[in-house]
Amino acid sequence: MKEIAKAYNSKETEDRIYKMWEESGFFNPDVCVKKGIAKPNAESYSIVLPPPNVTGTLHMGHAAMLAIEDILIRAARMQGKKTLWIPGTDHAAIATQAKVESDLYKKEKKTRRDLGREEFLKLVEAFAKESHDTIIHQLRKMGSSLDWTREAFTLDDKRNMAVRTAFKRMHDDGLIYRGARIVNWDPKMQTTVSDDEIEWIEEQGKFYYLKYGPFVIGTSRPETKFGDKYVVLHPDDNRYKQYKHGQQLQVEWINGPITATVIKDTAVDMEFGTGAMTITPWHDATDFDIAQRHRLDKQQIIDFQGKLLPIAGEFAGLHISKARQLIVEKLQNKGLVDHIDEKYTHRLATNSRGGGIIEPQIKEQWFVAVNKPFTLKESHIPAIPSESETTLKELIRKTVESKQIAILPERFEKTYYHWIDNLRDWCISRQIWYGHRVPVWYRDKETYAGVQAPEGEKWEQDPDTLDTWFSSGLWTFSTLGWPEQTQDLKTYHPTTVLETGYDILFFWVARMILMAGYHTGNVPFRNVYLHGLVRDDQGRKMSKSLGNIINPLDMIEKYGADATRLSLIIGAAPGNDIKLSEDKVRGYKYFTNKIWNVSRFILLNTEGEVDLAKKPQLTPKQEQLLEELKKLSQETTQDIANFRLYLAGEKLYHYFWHRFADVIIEESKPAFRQSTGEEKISTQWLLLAILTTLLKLLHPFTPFVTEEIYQHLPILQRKQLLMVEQWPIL
RNA sequence: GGGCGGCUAGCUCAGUCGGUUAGAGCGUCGCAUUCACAUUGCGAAGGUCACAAGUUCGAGUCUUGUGCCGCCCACCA
Repeated sequence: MKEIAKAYNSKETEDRIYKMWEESGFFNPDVCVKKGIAKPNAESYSIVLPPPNVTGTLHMGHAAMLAIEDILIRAARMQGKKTLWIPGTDHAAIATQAKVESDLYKKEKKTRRDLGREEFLKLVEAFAKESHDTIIHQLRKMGSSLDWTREAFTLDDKRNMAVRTAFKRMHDDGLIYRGARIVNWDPKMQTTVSDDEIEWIEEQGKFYYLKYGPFVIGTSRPETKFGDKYVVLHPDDNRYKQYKHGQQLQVEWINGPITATVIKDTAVDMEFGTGAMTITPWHDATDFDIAQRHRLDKQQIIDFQGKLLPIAGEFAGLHISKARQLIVEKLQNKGLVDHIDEKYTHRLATNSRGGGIIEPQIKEQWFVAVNKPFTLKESHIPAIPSESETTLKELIRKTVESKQIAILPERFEKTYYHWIDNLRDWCISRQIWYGHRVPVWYRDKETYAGVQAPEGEKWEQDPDTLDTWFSSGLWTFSTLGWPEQTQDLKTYHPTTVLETGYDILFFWVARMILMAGYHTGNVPFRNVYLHGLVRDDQGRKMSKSLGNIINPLDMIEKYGADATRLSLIIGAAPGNDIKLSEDKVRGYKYFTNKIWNVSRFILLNTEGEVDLAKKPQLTPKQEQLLEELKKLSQETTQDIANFRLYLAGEKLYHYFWHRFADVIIEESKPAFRQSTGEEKISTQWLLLAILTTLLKLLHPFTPFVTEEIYQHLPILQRKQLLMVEQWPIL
């Protein structure tokens, strides 16, 4: 027999085992069918990997995601299902561009405009390529049994075809339109961002009460007030009942007298401030809505660089960050400041993708209409029959309401509905360079939207690119070949599970439901498994500034991938944040070593090759142990099927260590010492039978150590790889 | 302002949608041990399940209220 090391050495083992798996081809379900691992008509089981952003390296959250998905995939594969897990990466348009721009500025003090679109894109692509390679390396290190032959990128040619096709179809249905609406403008990155990409920051500031004719109006932003010629009051506010809607009056304002118009609208909160406000429709979403309702004039005050326009008179050209104090001084000199509330907390909108402070602007952009009726031609969603009229908003709501998709944990369904209720039209165009170019061409007054550029001269393509979530929304089916009706699409879509962090429920999960609903008339997945954030042992977010980041590769290096996986599974119920410490990972390393040494003990006490199919005469006690194992096996199967991985993992851990090792093995020792024929043979058989079953059950959780041991098992039934062994059916 | 979640052993969390003396891991304490593993074994201490009321034969589990802690959303300018 081959010499077996005293302790499990993950470093020596893991890369070798992964290579073996990869070379076997069994990550690819087509190979599994060809080699008889899965029957051609077997049930399919598919997961599309949430594509990591090519902005850097993988963190512990990714590691948790990979551990969960790989467990589901490996169990399904061993259960004989046609099992597919598709790898891929996300170009992450704005995040990647922001990273490269920032590096470029740090290194060479240059901006993207200094390089020009083409040169800059080359730089981004080089960065993305490097980042991609790092990520792929990390995916392998975790033991992920991904089908590399089907790898995709959200910005590759096939996905670009899917994006342009999707855009055109929605455009032709009137669900994508171009309109001048108020958008979130980031003056720093010079682009719009969607509502969901905004991060609100609390800021201590002042609140100014200004005299506006007979009114006192409140504002936190005096620098936007130049063009304010409407004063808005609540129709039920008795304090102002002598003023009628539409009434005009002359008021003295920042740069001289203006004509003010009274507007009555219920959007005003009577309790707040003085109950009177002036509006700036060009630079505030609420004000914009009021202006739309009453068809009021809108005037731009701040340019796209964040500087005041000529309307500001003497302040024109001044950056808004410097203007406020000067304007307040002027108002004070003119006696227009009633009083100032010195302590006021207001919320500042910032671009969460590494950009600056958002300045709302009215701009022509492309939008997805979420409330516009359309006819869903072919539907597999019972709540919305084929040929019936619906809206995207209704589509994504009813899909979940009618239980076509199960969200785990269930409570996130409420969060999901709440988000839908607040959903506005989705701004999908961005003024950045890295991403899918909007597939629309212009010539004079003509506009052409299509999959390919139009025939003829002088057509200019829209310079904007699409929100990264537009292409991610198509991910479950674009990775399977859509818009072509491929065999993969028929076999693996809808996918079985979508597993991701709860923090991107809106960004991504909801948009996939929207896109799949519209384009395929079906759900993108049957189940949503939401994992929590991985935090440090004190429950803090891991961040560079806190210096508390645990790097998955470091953990794998020190304790092995199996231990790292277990530490992210056990004690981590879906939807709950995971507190992780190095001690926890170390604890599970001890467990992998325990598996190793139990196996080593059994191997050292077994002679020759045992035929597990030939069950010797067992004592009643031994039969009882087999019953116990059967129960564990059934529970594990059930727990995995119901996504209770934390329970399955814990039960297996407990059984293996404290039942199998501490009790069953210990009690078997006399049998080996006395070496009387029959008892020894039955004990040998029993221990090997239990071990073989446990290795199979544990394999999805700790694939490396179990595979390595399996390769040494002296049993007749051993096929090539544990990875494709049959799941215990007892 | 609206919504969601958490509060169970010193720490981290389970408790599979009501059922016998409430569990695990880590930690603590004591004992053992060159026999697969010190990355070990055996044993012990430790909880009025946040609080209050209710439903029930029976509540950590269901209902209502309260208190902290956390998260998400929102058009108080």
